[in-house]
Amino acid sequence: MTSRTPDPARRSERSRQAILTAAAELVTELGYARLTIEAIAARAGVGKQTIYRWWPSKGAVVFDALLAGNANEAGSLALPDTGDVAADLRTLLRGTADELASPFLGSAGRALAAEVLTDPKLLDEYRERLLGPLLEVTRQRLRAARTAGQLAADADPDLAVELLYGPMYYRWLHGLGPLDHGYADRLVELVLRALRP
Amino acid sequence: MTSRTPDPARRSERSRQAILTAAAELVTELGYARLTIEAIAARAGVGKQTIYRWWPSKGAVVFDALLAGNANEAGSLALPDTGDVAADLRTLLRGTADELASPFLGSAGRALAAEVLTDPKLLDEYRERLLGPLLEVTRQRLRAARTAGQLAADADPDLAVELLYGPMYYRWLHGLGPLDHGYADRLVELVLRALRP
Amino acid sequence: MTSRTPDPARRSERSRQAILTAAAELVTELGYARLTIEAIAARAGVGKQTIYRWWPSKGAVVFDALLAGNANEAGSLALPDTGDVAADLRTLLRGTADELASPFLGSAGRALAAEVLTDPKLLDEYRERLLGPLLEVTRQRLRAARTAGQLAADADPDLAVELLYGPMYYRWLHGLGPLDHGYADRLVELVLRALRP
Amino acid sequence: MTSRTPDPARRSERSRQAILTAAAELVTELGYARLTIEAIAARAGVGKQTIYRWWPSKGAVVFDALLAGNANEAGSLALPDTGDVAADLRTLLRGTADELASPFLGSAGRALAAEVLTDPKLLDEYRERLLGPLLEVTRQRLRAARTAGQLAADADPDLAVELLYGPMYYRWLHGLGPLDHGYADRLVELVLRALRP
DNA sequence: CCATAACCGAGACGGTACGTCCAGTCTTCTA
DNA sequence: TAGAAGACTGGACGTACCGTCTCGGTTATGG
Repeated sequence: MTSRTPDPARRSERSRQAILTAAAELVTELGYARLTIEAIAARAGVGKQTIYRWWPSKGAVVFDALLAGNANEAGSLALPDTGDVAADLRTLLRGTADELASPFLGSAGRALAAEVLTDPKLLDEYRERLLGPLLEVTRQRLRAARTAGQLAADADPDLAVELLYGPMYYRWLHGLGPLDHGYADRLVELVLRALRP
Repeated sequence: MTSRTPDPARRSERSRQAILTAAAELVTELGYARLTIEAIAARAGVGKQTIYRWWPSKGAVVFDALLAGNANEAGSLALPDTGDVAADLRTLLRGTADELASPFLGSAGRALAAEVLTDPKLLDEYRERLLGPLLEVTRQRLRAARTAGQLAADADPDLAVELLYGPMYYRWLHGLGPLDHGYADRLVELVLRALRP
Repeated sequence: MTSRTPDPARRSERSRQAILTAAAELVTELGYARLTIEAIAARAGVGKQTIYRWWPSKGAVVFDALLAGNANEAGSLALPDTGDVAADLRTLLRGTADELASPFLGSAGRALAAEVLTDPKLLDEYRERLLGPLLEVTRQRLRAARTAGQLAADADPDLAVELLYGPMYYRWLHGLGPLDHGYADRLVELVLRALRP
Repeated sequence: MTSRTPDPARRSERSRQAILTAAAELVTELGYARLTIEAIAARAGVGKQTIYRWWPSKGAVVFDALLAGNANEAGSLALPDTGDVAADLRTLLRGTADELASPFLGSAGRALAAEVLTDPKLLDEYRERLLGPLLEVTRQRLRAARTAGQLAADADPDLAVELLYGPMYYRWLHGLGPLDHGYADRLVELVLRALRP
């Protein structure tokens, strides 16, 4: 018997685009939970099999759809480096807060976060394609600051990025309070106090 | 019109127990996603209506089932106060790390976390019955430390608890690294550095 | 506009044979209902289009496959004419009974009969290529007997052949009883009683 | 585990009726081959599962629908017995010819015949509920004629009924000629010639 | 101390979506 | 340029559960 896995070279780009577009539209219209593969296929004018052929799950489709909407995927995300690590981190966390507070990530993002937590494969992909690069550039910025003597010589970049993003994420997921610029600034101040020499 | 809300006085305790037990068993056997109300009813020897009568959703049943398994619910959770805030927080976070690292919370807990993120009602209940009390006693301990001069006078307890739990939660959810006692200790050290006068 | 009807001269004989062989094998392995065009194409090592190009339906392929297995198609089928019409008809009906009772025609034949009943085009083809010739040679034999004075002068050959084959077919299709030589003999006796002068 | 077979006492008569009605309508509108279970369910305003719960196949539904349309099922079918066996059989076969020639049985009937040939369970049911009773009353009439000395003492009722119905059925299925009263009369004449003392 | 109203187990019901299968068409690559 | 390979749209399949709705039966008061 020949292979059961499809040949990517013959893949229809038109269908791929239509599916991602339909998924993005529907997830904002209906929310993630009410989204169905059948609806995506219908909206995209595509047979269901074409979705099942190329994606393993609803979550994977939506994930790809959100990625396609962002250009974040590649190395395009660059952190500012003005030399003032406090200012740069404030800029970073203010942006993050704005994203999390936006109605879009507030709904679809939550649901997708939930999906990612549930499906190990999605989690892997998320770590590799989104979270990983983000954490890495953040670590780079912190290492630069350490080299510049702005942070303690023994500051652990792995721990530091968790200290930076974790509290905000915690607040966001649990709805513990507002995510505004003031919050971001106070968080940066505390974190730097922990990391400084 | 007849009453829409059932009479709790007539509720069958036997059925309630059977349902929670069945739910707890099945969520560990199948995982949260593959768990169904029908299966719970069948395993519990109970009509589906009896579940729908007393719980609004699958998530609510599982949530109650997990709560019933813990005794944490009431004020039973008391933080140590040896006078040494660093030691006490280490104890606290080491315990949290152990819980999160346990295989039980590692599977069902993740799924339930995901569910909680999705369902606002569940999130409310979670905040009120589990998260809230935990954060409150933690804040109390920090306030005591502040009063004792071990923390800065302007340390914000709300931010402080997020700084404490957020990074660990972040690491746990995203699978960024091991959750051991060493990690807990290093985290406490950093956080205290941020909060100290 | 390109041609709608393919050019038979360029037809691949190798493919045609492979398709008929695969169809014959699969119909005995799976039965007619579970047989699919895709399976035939796969087994024959042929593109689906090659089947659709040359046959209008699954039934037509199987029909051709069964014909290819028999040599009956041409005028090769000749009835015995020993001068004894009773003996000749017994020979004829005994053979028919044997064929119908054989496990092969008992399964595939039933299914193909069903298909033929459903599809007018197939029925036409069946009448023209199989049933028609068979009935015609039978009528010829009966006419010869009539000429020889063994049958009534006004015996209608069309009705006569139905009287001959109809009861056996009826019994076969409905599974009303065994199809053995004794049955064939008794049937011939009755029919001749009806047709004799 | 409890039984997987549903409880007929709880069956919804309203749904049963709606399904049979919808099936009867659709089979005449679309023909048997284009009929789908989904369409029946939709037309009947019924869940698909309700059909699958009570019938094993599309054929079984249509079969029941046709039966429900006829009152033939019970012993209601009584053959005439005027004492003149020839006249009675002419009446019988003329009626049969009319039925077979009617446009309704000419389309749905053919398809259902095909289905019955394919599905052994349907064939059993057909034999038991329709064909069997019909053949039995016919045999009874023939036995009465035999007792009255109108048929040969050794005439076999089983063979006789096949001789009577078989040829007409054969002509009908294969489209070999018209099914009119003249044909019925000539057939009866031949058959009686075969069966008379 | 029964009547009656509720909860209860059971499971059929109308629905929705699932993931699979195959029909028949279209496209691409190879011989 | 016919054919193999197989991806495509489309649609029905049969299954799984959803949440609602009877249906007896079994409590457990309240008139």
